[in-house]
Amino acid sequence: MSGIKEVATKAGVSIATVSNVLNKSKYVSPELVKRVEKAVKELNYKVDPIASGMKSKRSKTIGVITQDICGVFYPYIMKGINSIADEKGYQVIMCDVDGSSHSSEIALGRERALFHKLLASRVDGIIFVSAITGEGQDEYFAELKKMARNKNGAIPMVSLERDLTMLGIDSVYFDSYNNVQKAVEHLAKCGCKKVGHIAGPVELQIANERRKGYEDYLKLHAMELDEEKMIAYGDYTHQSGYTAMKELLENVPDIDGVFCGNDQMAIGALRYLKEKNIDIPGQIKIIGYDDAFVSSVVEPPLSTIHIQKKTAGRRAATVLFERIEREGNDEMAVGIKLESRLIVRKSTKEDAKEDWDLSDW
Amino acid sequence: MSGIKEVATKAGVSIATVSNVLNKSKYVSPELVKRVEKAVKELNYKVDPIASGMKSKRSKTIGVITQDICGVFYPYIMKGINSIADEKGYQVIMCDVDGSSHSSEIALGRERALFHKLLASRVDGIIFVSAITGEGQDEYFAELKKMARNKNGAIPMVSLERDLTMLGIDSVYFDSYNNVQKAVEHLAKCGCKKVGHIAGPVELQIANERRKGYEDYLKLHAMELDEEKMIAYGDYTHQSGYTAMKELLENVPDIDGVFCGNDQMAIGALRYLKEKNIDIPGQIKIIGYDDAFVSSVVEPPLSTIHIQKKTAGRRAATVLFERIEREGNDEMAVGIKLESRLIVRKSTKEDAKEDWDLSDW
DNA sequence: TCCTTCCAGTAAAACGTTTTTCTATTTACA
DNA sequence: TGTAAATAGAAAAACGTTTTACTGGAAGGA
Repeated sequence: MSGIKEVATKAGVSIATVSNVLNKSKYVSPELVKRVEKAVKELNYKVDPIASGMKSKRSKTIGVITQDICGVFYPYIMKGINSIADEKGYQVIMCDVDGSSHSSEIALGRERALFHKLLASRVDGIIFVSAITGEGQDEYFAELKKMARNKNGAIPMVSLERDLTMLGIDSVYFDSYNNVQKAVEHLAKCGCKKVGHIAGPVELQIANERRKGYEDYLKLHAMELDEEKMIAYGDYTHQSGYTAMKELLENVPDIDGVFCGNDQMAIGALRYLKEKNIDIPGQIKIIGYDDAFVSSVVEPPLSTIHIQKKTAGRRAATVLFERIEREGNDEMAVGIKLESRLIVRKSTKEDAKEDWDLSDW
Repeated sequence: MSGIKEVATKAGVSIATVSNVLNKSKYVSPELVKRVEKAVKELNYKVDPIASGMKSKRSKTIGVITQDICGVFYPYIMKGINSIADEKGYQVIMCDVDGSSHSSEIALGRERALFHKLLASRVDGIIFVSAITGEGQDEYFAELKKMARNKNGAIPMVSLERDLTMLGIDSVYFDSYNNVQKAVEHLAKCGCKKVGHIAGPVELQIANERRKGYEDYLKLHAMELDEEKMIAYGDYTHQSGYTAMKELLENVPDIDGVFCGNDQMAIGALRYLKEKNIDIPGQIKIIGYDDAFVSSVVEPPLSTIHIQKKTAGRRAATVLFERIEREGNDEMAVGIKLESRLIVRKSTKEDAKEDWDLSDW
């Protein structure tokens, strides 16, 4: 493996000149540039990123912390991040909290641990999805804030899926509130009078945001709302959607629309209704949230809100690299709120068009 | 940020001793060990992995090349790899060929490029899924073989999903042939007389393996086989499964069982049959392959072959670390063939039990 | 013309570790 | 007891770059 020294010798210049040519860090005469480039090519020289990082303090590596890489969201997000990182010549280190298989305290611990692991491994920036709520949240947030805004040596970071601009952290997230409005409004426009909701776990911030959006819409439009009976809770699995739908139907026999907190629960709900031989969308209309891959293949295909997953990853990476390149932590945190789109399929509209293959809008 | 020097000073020892304590690379008296550990803790010292890698030539990082991180397989595989890497204190750099959105020549180029990128970034080992066939394959394989078996400085690597032991490359893969036998045998045992097959693209090695397994079973058991009419080809999407099922049914109106090359196509096939009001499993039984998440939520739930995705990732990582730690490239390549399991759901058996939530067997 | 400024290019320092080499004891054995 | 071997620990070299400090010659101004 040939090093910069061999290149310098072969080109008949000093190693500093080779470095300057490679990094364009100083003017070098065209003549020498040519000689260096020739030598580099002939020796098939590649800079050793480790040695390079040693002095320059840049590892050309970013870290990404996901909650569960097997979830419907994260693979797309990773793909988006990856594509930008690739363009920029950065490596992506992935870390997974594996939140769904742990209690929330453990998840908090793991999330923090991963953060510190990435910091210790000298990544140039971090994109993370934080699911932390309740108990340890405030303390953890204070810690994050310090890391992001530390005067000497802040680590560039971007929060995904959650707005943390109040902590001074760049954030790329979804306009949940508005998206929910779209979903519920769609049901209303389809003629639903009694719209129920299958909500996610109360410990999850996004679940609460969505439930709030649902309640607000109903209130604002003077639609019937009984928080006891018309909202059932699940845990984002299809099994829980099944049970929740059962509960809703027992509480409100004449329910005619359900907004589900995610597609998986919606699919569970669909299954229950089909077992009961209830006509969808005739008698009850169902809409989900996320536009997971499954949603288009179930029967009937599920109406939902399409979240721009890949785009979110790309935007987050873009924002991160901007901050890395600026090397400044003095600017205000930027917040990017992504719009989403209503996808109408047969679970709400009998004559919905068939295919919505928007690969990410 | 304090370095090893500060620790040494604080503990009143040389930096060599600190290094020896940290890496357990030499005997150090308990007395000094204690002093060093105390200093490390007080200064909250963390070794700089970059500086460390500089001298030791180990980056404590492995690379993983997937074909499409958004596929049904790879997130689980990544999770498996990650869990082992975590235990071992390694970082995982992920690279995605994004094969499904490119032609196969471009994919070959991308796959090679990623390999070289990882090599250039000095990873300690590589786990990869190669989809390369046809044209450039031989040349590429020769290159891989050279990298894996280079006398001075081989890079430890493991092939996932594909047996490349003949190239001297450790491999973790699935016993496709046998798995297919299980699937077709199940149909036969359920009473199917005319079993068709929806195959994947002929360019894909795994698709051919599965088709061959299907043909062999039928031949061996003297069942009817008309390669023209009873095999239809798709491209692993559910849309293609839909079309292929249509084709099969037109060619062989009295078909009573179909083995599909993957679950997605099976789901497309299900959809077509339901549209035609054909009773499943009464009139036609369908079985897929992969046990993707979707398979359990469609109607009827799909019988399939459960592939141990997470386990595959874990095994691959384990094998890789063994080779990394042995630092030898002289041993024979190890091949690990993973067994799979038949999952019987309602698409083949009316009274199948409901839940098969084996989180990875 | 002389002195200063500028600049391309080089030599050398620096980065923070690990590893090798060396030294001063201690241990072992005759 | 004396010499050789073993060993804990320290000093210093090394890793392959980037960056800083320096050099010598050209350019520019007076």
